[in-house]
Amino acid sequence: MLDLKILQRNPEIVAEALKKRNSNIDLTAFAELDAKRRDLLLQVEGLKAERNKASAEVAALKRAGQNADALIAQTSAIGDKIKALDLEVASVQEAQNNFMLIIPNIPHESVPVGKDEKDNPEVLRWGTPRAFDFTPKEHWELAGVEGVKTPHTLAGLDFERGAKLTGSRFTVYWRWAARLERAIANFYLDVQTQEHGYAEIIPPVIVNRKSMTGTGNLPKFEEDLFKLEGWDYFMIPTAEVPVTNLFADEILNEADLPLGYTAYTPCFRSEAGSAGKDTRGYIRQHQFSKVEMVRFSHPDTSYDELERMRGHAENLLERLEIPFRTVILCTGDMGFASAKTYDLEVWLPGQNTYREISSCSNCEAFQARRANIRFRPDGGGKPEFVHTLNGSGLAVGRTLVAILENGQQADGSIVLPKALVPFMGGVERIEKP
RNA sequence: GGAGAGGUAGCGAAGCUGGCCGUAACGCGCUCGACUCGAAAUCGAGUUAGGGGUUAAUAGCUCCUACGUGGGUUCGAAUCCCACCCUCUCCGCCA
Repeated sequence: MLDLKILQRNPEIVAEALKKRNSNIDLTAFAELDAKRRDLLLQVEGLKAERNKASAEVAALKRAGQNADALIAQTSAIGDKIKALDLEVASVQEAQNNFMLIIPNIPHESVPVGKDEKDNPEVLRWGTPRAFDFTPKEHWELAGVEGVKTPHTLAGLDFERGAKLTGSRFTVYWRWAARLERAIANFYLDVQTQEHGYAEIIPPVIVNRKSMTGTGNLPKFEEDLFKLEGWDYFMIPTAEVPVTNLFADEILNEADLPLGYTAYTPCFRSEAGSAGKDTRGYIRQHQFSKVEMVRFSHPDTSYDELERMRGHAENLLERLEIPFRTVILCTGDMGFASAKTYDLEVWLPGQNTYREISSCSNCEAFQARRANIRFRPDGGGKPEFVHTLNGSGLAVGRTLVAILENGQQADGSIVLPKALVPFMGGVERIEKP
């Protein structure tokens, strides 16, 4: 949510930001609502002041043992007017609030203006894609379980039985794949907690509407979420939601900032509107797991924090020796709550392309304002909103895919990154069963 | 799921026979000052947030709102009534 003040005083800044994001939200309706709200407040607050004064006089009379019937009769009509006006204020305020909840964040000045992902500038390219003396396979050819159809695969990712148990875009991991997933998660968590300074959290993976609204997933993107029938609860699409909301309605100490938390959780996305995209393999699933980083920062240093967090994500891929590149999302491609986002994309030789594996964003005070997350400045003073940042550190399933495609050998086996071997109980290579 | 108790400031807690009690008693904590070589103890002062009006102002002044949430009764609600949420204790069930 944006600051009400900026919408009131500098709507042109907001309009400019909306234009850069290709949004068609019209701000004139907001200005009208705000004018109406202020007018109503002026009326109702005046009446309330009048009523408070009269009630105090009644109290004074009664305490003095005098009769107050005349004054009471005179005041009784005010109450009805106040009640009617209060209802009107509430309805205007709700409309205004709903409006504010669907306005996206203002992109930071360093974010390039662009239309879609084709306009995302590359800021880093790390590693050299391996030269293959055979045609590299895609991960589902390497690891898929397809029963009698392809008996020579490594039989790790079982898309057919996932579909049987639940539906499309759900997967069963078998044996080495299950262990590799766990190893990747442990590797990430160990580095994040022991070297990058994050505190590990296990949050609920089901959250309420308030938490979803705090991070900006609601009210606008309800169709992207899985909702529990009979409850106003939702499956989290990312650990960003529960972890960012940890300090909702709380006041932190400035001296404690920045705070960093990491959480390994399953993530659930309905993938509404992505029918037909990435239908093959493990790239786009309804359920996947991810190690997430969330940082709470002082407003003055949040862009340093963003660079730091991006560095943490990049460091993980470097240690796994997987080639990747980092791009800045242009204004047309950014997420709703973000002011600036870096995407990390891993090289997938089977697909001959870079694919997103991490997204690191500074949301500035956008989420903090919604969730009411503040800090008290050193030496006292008024609480201010923190800046919240979140980033994947990293997506575990897509890491597994990258390891498969980058580590594949001519005989179909997979050589694992050295950094993971200790987490795999010394196993260095996945062989055919 | 059943029975009971409770939700008031950073924390604890009073108020709950409706009216100088919400910039909230009292205690703790915190900030500043005094005392001290310094500290402790002691003494003094300060210490919720949001919104509206006025304004160049995030300065003053002023008004409104908030006692878990939402409604109701009343001239007036922390206080009375209803619904819901959450916490704790006991019972039941359970990994």
